[in-house]
Amino acid sequence: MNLKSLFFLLRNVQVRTVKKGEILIEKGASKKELFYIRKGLIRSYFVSDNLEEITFHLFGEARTFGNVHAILFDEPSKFYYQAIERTKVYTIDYEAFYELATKDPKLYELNRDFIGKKVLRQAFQRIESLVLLSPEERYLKYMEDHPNIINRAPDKYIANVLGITPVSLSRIRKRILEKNSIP
Amino acid sequence: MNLKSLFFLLRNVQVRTVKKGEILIEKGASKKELFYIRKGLIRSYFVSDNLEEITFHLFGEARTFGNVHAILFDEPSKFYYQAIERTKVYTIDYEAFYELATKDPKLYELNRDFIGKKVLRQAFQRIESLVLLSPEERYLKYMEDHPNIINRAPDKYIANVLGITPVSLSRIRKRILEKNSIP
DNA sequence: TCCATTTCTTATCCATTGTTAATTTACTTA
DNA sequence: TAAGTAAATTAACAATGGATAAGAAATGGA
Repeated sequence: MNLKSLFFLLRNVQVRTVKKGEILIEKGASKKELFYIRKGLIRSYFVSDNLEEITFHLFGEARTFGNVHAILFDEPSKFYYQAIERTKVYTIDYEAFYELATKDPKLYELNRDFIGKKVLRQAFQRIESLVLLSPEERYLKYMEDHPNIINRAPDKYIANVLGITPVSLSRIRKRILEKNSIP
Repeated sequence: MNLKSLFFLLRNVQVRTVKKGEILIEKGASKKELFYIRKGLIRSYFVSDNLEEITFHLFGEARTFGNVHAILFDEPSKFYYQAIERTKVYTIDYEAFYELATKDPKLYELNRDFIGKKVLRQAFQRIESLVLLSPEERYLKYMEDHPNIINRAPDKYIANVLGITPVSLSRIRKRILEKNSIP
């Protein structure tokens, strides 16, 4: 990345700190922004037909995210994005970033990679695990893949991500503990 | 689309007919091609750790598909793509298509739309249904969304797509029939 | 610090799934 | 067409998940 790009970024990147519980992106929002989590935890969720909040994804430190529906689909957000801890993010307007990306090959790659690829790859993996693994296996895998999220995010959110009920998740944890404690 | 593009397409599009059971794209393949199904049925599948074939997706008439891993991720295919009926496809080299797409705004949109967007949107919907719906509900939804595939693809493939076992799918069908036949 | 709210755990009951295996049905192809 | 293979159904059993409710634990705010 050249100096010019660097300055451009510095001019356009903002730091934002959000309180626990605060909503970063509302449902219906169409503003295109990229976020990078410096510290904290974010969940995206949607509201189901029977008015339940279903957590779709949890983002921890060093993860990048954005209003997927706006950025990738050009439509209002289906999700809310909410801080579930006091969270510090770096944020940049997506258009500004995109403009820069078209000029700087390195960033262009990053843009292409982030947009679409990364998200899609994750989605594929998630489908695979939902199709192949049992709830218990999914939980174990999630623990392995996201050790920094387990024990910070409420179980009910994690249960949603795994596609099971919180009650069931609680039982699964107990089962695992019992298995491991038998000497 | 202008005449020039049209000719370009005509020059580059090929028609191919594959027999039932034949593999269109092998695992590990990195050739980038787009396929449009004129007639027939294609399944993509991967081989799990315990050497089972898991059907990932079923494509019917008028659907477009390609070697996702190659085209979107620039890596060898994780999937096989196999015809499960005698199938006639139109096919075009992706690079050729992409080249054309950069010149023709209409096609460029189509390209952007197909690549990534469409696939990602489907992936999201699938995750949502795996997380929100019961196996029975998923089956009913799949029947609704893909009436042209049910009753043509073997149940064991459909079971994979729904994330259940073939045995369970068979029971679900029976349950549904019983429910509907009680007057 | 204490109260109120939220989250987690536990229990019970019922429905459903996975597994395995046997049987029937459908389909290939020689 | 007939035999052989593949797929689908059914059964039986154990294991697991969902729903609901009640109690325990944790959390947050005044």
